[in-house]
Amino acid sequence: MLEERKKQILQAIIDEYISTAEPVSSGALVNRHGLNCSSATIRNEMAELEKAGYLDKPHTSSGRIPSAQGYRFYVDELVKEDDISLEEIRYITSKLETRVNAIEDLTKIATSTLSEITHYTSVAIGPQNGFQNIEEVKFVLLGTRMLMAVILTDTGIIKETIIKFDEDITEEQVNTLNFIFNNKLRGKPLEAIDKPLEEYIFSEMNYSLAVIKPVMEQFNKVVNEESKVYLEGANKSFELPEFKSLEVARNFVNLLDTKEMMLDLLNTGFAKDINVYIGDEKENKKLKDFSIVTFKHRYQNKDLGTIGIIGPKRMDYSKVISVMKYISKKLNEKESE
Amino acid sequence: MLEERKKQILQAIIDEYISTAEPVSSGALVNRHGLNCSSATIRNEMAELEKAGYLDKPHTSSGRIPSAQGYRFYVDELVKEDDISLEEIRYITSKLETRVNAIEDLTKIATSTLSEITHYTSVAIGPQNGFQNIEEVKFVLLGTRMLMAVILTDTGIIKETIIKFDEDITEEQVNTLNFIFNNKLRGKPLEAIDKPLEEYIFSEMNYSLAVIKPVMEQFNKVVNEESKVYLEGANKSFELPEFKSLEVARNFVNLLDTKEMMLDLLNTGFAKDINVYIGDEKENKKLKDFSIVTFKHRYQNKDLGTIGIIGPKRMDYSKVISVMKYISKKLNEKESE
DNA sequence: GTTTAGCAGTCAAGAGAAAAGAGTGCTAAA
DNA sequence: TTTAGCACTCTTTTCTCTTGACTGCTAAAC
Repeated sequence: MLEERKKQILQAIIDEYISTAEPVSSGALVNRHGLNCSSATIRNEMAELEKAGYLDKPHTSSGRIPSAQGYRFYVDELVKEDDISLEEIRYITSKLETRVNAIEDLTKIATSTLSEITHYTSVAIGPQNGFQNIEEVKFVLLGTRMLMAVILTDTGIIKETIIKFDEDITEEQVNTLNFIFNNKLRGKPLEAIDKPLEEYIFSEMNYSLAVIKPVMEQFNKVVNEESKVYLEGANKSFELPEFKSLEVARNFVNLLDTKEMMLDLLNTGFAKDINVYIGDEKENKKLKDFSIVTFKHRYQNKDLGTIGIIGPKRMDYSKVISVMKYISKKLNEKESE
Repeated sequence: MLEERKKQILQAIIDEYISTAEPVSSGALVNRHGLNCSSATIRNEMAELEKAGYLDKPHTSSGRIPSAQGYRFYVDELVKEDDISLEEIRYITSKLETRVNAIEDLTKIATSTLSEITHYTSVAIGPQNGFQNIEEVKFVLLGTRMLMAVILTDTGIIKETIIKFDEDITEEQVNTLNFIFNNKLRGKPLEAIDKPLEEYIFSEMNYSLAVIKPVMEQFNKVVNEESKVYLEGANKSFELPEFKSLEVARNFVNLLDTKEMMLDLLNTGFAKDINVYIGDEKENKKLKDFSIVTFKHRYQNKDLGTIGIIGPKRMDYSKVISVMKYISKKLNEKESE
């Protein structure tokens, strides 16, 4: 465990580095943070903090920058979790009070608000299919050869899809579809459509394979479809000094542009309310210079997706975590509409 | 008008610059392009082409690069419109043969194929609402207090939206909504919902303002909603040498990240099949280093949106235009499903 | 009249060298 | 345990010099 003064100094160094992006010198620390000692004392402490692995030095005669371990300690022990102003609280509240019809719109609003307040790039994905149960299925005839299938789940997420046919569909067939699908699927998880069920439905409707086959195909497609990725404020990151490096900028664009990577980053590890991954803690080389902070959008204990920030390793963790905590709480409290 | 040899030289210079991204010298031209004269002759011609405004020189003793006017001449007069291989034709054909249910999926497939073949970043937007007519409107009850409204237009685009209510909705009310909306809106343009119509509907359903008001509100929202922007291969651009400049990279991300800008760029000027905007011809400073090439996704003379490429000013116009022509033709020919 | 060889002139880019500046680490004294 | 002081280190900036790639021009050749 670190002594109190070491903690103070480590905190001051990281705070300073977060705001300046420059290696922090002993002199600067004494000047700008009210530490009651001389720069020489700081230097001694810094040397010890470096030996213990909390700090790094780009070269012999430069100031210190936080190491991965330093950031980790900062996030776990030193972060302020109420670094949010009254004005920001008001802004967030007003944004989240917007009346939405589709639940995904609320995720989008939360994501863009998060980016606006933190000035970092934010991302979101919808809930994973595996955790949703089917509440109702409805088939609607559009024209004569087209059906829309609507699936309502217990999270409030509504999935719809179009199915086209080579022959006309009768109202009676639509009714049968509605009856069978609701009977068999209500209350089941979204991924419930397995082989036995498929065979049952086939046998029930065997009078018209031309109808049931496209339906099953499209249904399977919707159920297995991966979630959408929402992105907000990608350009904000390009104002950061670290983006002067071509490699950093390229890795960033690469990350954001690869959907599978984004899904992977946002979909793992939710031991805590707020999850922080510093640098390549996630075993992804492209993340070397970035950190990711995520939380689950929950409402009445139901999972409505994941919202996160992707920013530089030296991101303002206190601000990000405070704002996320607040947004998360507000989303969870939001009254049903 | 330019003499034949000047044209040849200009073409050679631009081709060379497109592939190397380096200023082109008189010597390089003689070596790599079979021109039957010495470098001194080329130098004389180059000097004249520069005087006429087709070429620029970064500094006194450097090779030449094309000017905006040079690119314009190249695109208008020198471009090869069949710069596409058999293999590419096969690949495009197989991609576009994918059976899709929602028409937007076809736009997405075309957009990603375009990016794959050209190795540039491609973008697409859906059709503007103003050009679509309503073919059918359908309200579907989901649960007891939620409706889904489905609007089918004559382009085959299907728009759906959720409407939530504070009180239960009866089947009878749904029927009335279906009857009134279809009666009044069938065949009308999507933007047909004006004040008189709104008042008519209100009076027809005045027995329950709590029902009709949310419906009208949401309907208006859908109809006035701006189109989605699809993006493919943003990271491909970051491999280009011009992206070593921070300013270029930043402008690019800024463009892509600003939806209004993208809509604006893709939504104007369709005098020709394929439209080319070189640099800031579109009066947008951020476009200074980029060119945009677009075409309308048309099917049976109906507008299904716009697809485009955004790349460096020195993009391979011949390839891009050839591939676009082919994709455009294939999309238009695609048989109805 | 057009083309070409030849050469002087220009400029960018790269390689050192030198100087300036920012910080550290260590020592010895407080 | 803290601090002043100073030597030392390493980056950054600035200059200068050199190299090399081109051009433009002139005068001769075709």
